[in-house]
Parts: sequence; structure tokens; C-alpha cells
Amino acid sequence: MKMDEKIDTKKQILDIAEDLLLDRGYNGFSYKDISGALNIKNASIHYHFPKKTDLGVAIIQRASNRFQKWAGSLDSKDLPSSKKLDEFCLIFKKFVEQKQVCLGGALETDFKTLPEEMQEETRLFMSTVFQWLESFLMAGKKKGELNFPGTAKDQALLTMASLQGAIQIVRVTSPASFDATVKQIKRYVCA
Amino acid sequence: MKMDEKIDTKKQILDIAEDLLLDRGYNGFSYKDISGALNIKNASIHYHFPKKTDLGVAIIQRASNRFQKWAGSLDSKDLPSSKKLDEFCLIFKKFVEQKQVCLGGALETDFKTLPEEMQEETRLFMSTVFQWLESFLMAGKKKGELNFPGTAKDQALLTMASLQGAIQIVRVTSPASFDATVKQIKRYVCA
DNA sequence: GACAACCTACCTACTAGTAGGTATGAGTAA
DNA sequence: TTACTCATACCTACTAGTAGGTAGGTTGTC
Repeated sequence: MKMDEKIDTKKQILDIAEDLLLDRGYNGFSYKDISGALNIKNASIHYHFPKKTDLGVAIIQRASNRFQKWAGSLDSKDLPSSKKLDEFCLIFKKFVEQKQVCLGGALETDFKTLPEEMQEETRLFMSTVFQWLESFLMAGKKKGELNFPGTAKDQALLTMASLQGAIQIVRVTSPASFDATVKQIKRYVCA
Repeated sequence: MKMDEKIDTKKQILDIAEDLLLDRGYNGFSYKDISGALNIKNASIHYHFPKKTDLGVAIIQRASNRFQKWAGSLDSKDLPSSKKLDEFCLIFKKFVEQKQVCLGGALETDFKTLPEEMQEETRLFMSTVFQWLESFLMAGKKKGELNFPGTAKDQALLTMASLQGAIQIVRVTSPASFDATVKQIKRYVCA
């Protein structure tokens, strides 16, 4: 097998495992689900990711890198803060369409059952997102484009909690309830 | 064995199963965890709850009854809306102290792996909570004790999503972040 | 004697994970 | 060119342990 085919399989495993994680939680999928979907054997997954922990850590790290790339790209754009906030909400909106939850929500709910390494990666990932969100909100307020009481940290917590919760609530209501929640957030912060 | 001992075991099973559900999710615990904690055998749990589905449904129904009793009791009290909102947040705060998530959040995250009956019970439970929250907010606004833009339904969605998300976020931050989120919600709605 | 509440003993299916073998291709060396 | 070596990426075949669940027996109480 060629080099690029090897990389491809590893990437496919990650893609499917990430989907399964956001669909059913860390304890809701097994190597069998992945191998079945890719038409390979369980042992092949163990070759790329010896332990399920390794797979879990890889998913979080990849998502973390993806977010940092996304954030860096958005920061360099000259857009009004409300449009940037829309972009942030759009990340979640994409999960809603597939009735998936966000990575943070999935991992936090399963947190107590996660191996230590995954717990640590989850903390790092969430802290990265929170740092970006807080400084984004702070900058927006400074520019007079956003408006909220309290500290940017408080508002970042509320915003993140709302989006994370709203995405889960969609599973017992409808995608429209996510839009309604976003609309309500924006009524508050978009001055 | 006496009647009340039977009832007691069944109640203990429910208590422990509910704790496990809020700790680790529906796929994160097994009959073994319950039987071990109660020093009984797996088969005894199957006597009271033939299928895990039956156990899951019973947990949700009990929580739903508990909430309706709670809501009925609060509605009959003559308290300012902001105090009543505090009481509602206090339900969640109790979970935070044990680093548990709320029932809705746990079930929604595992939703796609739940048996059909549990999915339906989850929808009913959440709809009960939402109905109460919406009419509570509406009444509070009418009395001039609460203040929010948009409809009471929109605000109910935002409030619920925030609390549900905040409780989960505690697992990667600290209990203080829950308090900060609640404070932020109240800055908006408590006129 | 009937029934409730438990038990032992078992089942099948699945879990993550391992040991060891094989096919393929790239790199080197005569 | 051929032949040897090596690593990659997969495989078969297996393990021990756990999952939810069942059949049928025992015990204590009305």
C-alpha cells in the first residue's frame, strides 16, 4: 500500500469515530461500528489507534487544531462583530442539521467515564474555545458593536452554555428551537 | 420479605440508577454497577425492571412527577418572580455540587442510542419542564417582575439551554462557572 | 398453597485488546 | 536485473471480561 492510502484510512477512522462520538457519545460506539463502516477489521483500527483512548485523544486534538485555524482566519477578517458572532453560531448550526451535539457537550456528559488523558484534552479544548470567545466578546464591546452586562468571561460562559444546551435540546424539539435560542442571544448582545 | 422491603429495594435501585445516569450517561452504567452497590444480584434488578429500558423509563417518569410536584408547590407560593427563578436554578445547583448533569442533558446527549420508549418519555419530560418555564416567564413579565425581549418561549429555550449547558461545563471548569452563568441570566431577566 | 422477592446458573453477543501471520512496496546491494 | 531486507498496513484468530437477559429453583410471608 502507498503512503497516501495509509493516511487516508487513518483519516477515515477519525472522521467516522468523530461522527459516532457526536451522535452517540463515547460509550455509545465501538471499534466494530467503525470497522463495519469502513469494511476493515477491528485489528486495523488498533494498528492506527492502539487504544480507544488514543482515538479519543486524536479526535479532540484534531478538533482543537481545526478550531484554532478557524479562529485565526476569522480574527484576520474585517467584519462587524455581529457577523463574526453569526460565524461562531454557524459552527453549531452545522451540527444541528445532522442532529449531532457539539464535541464539548458530548465529552462533558461522558466526562466521568473518560480516561484521564481524554479528560485533560477536553479541558484544554474547552479552555481554548473559551479564551477565544471571551476576548472576542471583550473586543466587540470595546468597539461598541456588542453590548452585555457583567464581564466578558461571564458572557462567554453564558453564550457557550446556551449554544451547547440548545444543540442538545434540538433532539427533543426541532431545529427551529436552536434558531430561536440564537436569536434570543443576539437580542441581548447585539447592541 | 415484607411489602415495604420490596418497595424499598425497588426505590434503591431507582435511586442508584438515577445517580449513575446523571454521572455517566445511559451507556456508561450497567446492572452490575447497581447490583454491586446494593449487594444484590443482577437477576434481582431484572425482577423489578425486566429490561434496562423499563428502568430508564421509570427514572424519567419519577423525575417528571417530582418536577410537577415541585412546580405545583412553587406556583402556590406567593414569592417574587426573581425568587422563584432562584428556586428553579437551585434544582440545577444541586446537581452541580455532585458534578452531575441534569436529566434532560444526559438523555439528549445519548438520545440516538436510547430505546424508542425512553426517547418518548424524554420528549414528554422536557416538554413538561418547558411548558412550566414558559408560562412562569410569561406571568413574571406580565407582573413586571421579569424583563426580556422576544417571546416567553424564546426566553424559556435560552434559559433552559443555558442551565443545561452550564451544568456540563462545570465538569471542565469549576462550580463557580455555573454561578457566573446564573448571575448573567439574572442580569438580563430580573428587571 | 400462593405469591413476592430473591437466588444460582446459565446464555449469547459484544467489548477492548493482543499475538502473530501476510501482502505490498520501497531501498539497497551484487 | 535480481534478490534481500525492511517497514507499513493490513489480516486471522484469539483472549478475558462484560453486556443485557433468561430459566428455574429457594425462601419467607400472608
